Amino acid sequence: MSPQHRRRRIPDATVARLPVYLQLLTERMDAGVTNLSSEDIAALAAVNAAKVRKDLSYIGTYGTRGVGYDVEYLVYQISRELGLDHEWSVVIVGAGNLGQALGGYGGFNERGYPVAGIFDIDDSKVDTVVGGVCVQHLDDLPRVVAQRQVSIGVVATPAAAAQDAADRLVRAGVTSILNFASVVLSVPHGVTVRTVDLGVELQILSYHEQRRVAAATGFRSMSEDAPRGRSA
Amino acid sequence: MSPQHRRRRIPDATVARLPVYLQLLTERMDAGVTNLSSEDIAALAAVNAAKVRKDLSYIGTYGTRGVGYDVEYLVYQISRELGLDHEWSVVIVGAGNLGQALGGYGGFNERGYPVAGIFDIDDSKVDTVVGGVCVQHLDDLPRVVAQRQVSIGVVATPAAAAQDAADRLVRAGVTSILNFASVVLSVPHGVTVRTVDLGVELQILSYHEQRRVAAATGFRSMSEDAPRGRSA
DNA sequence: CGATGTGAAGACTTTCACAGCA
DNA sequence: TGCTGTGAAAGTCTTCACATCG
Repeated sequence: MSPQHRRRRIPDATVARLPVYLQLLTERMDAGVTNLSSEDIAALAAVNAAKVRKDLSYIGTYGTRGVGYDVEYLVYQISRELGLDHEWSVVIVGAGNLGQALGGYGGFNERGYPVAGIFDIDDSKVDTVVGGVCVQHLDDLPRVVAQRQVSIGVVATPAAAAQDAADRLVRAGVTSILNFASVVLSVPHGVTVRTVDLGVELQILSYHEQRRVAAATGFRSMSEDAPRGRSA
Repeated sequence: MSPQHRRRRIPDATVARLPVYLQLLTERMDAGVTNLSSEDIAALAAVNAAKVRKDLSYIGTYGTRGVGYDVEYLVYQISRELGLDHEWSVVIVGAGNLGQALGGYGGFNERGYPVAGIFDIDDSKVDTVVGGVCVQHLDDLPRVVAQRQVSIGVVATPAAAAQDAADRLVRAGVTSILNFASVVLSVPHGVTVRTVDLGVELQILSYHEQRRVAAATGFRSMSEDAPRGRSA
């Protein structure tokens, strides 16, 4: 239980999977399961067991040979590694369709990311209430970020306004941005951006669909190229 | 302009970037730009120029040495490769918070993915109107999928209902699923799933934040491990 | 000359396979 | 005995560097 680890750098690919493991481990824990092997976890996550072991080995040696992993302890360790041992306030920029949905959604608070504020540049949106939070003017962003020690910002503006939103977030002191706009944000080195773009996801899917159609329509020439799904 | 290509398998990593290139090329095209070099594209996409060239080389040799790429032609070729030369109807399962936001959002139609139907298992939601589309009962899913030739389904249900939603989609004939629930969906081989999970994204960001804090609080021992953002 | 297209090198990720420990 | 933890092999992705061509 000592907070004395923080070892080697964890590979990006592993960091992206830890939340998935955490999710499913928590779910099994709540169902009363106390121990799981890497095989078990692998089956639940639809990945290879060796990958699970490698991933977990990056955060420490928390398994028991011949037995498996203690679910509760593993949940604790992964949580700590992901920085979930305390809350991270977030600010949302953009109170349109998406901003409202995100604010009203409740998923932020549930997961330990309280919404410190929702901001918009449009005065007609200011002072409306979204998800129990009052929309503030974008000019108030720096104050709130500083006062509430916010380090994560969510960009939920139209594409055209996203770069400005990001610039303001960075200037205010935010160092991680979750971007929902269809734009490649340019930010200084040291700021982390993750973009979630509905259009990109759909286009990746339609690429696969189109291949299936092409294959079915009779593009003989390639032997075994059935588009593999990412889950089994 | 001949539809006679469909060559070698394109790497997943490249497929994931093509939509980003397409987006920014379209944007420049609309701004009147007719030609761009791989350097230019790389700068706009915040990636390496060699990567842009490699990526584009997978879909064909559409550049001109000493000059660059004709933006309009490239837009056309990428679109074709992604299967955007025709529309792909989608169905949305789940008419709750998220389903409503997605349905009302308009992004689907705009991008060539018309919403063929929104479905929910809850009778109280059936017949309400979301984004101009009337919510139907989940039992009507197979009929609509068949009639409208839907191959892409969106899962916008609570986590607990997501696997059932996916099963129904697959049974109805859908072969690509965009999953917004925090669950690893299990689907048959041949079905593509992409999961977009707010919680996962936030946790990846807080991992990076937590490292920054750890570094600042004085975890000397590692030399150069400033968390690199994904954009410049 | 200048920018593409691409082999080859390098980096990262996944998987194998097995030593080693509970 | 059974499952973890991990070197080493295999596979994938990125980057370099340059021959090639408009």
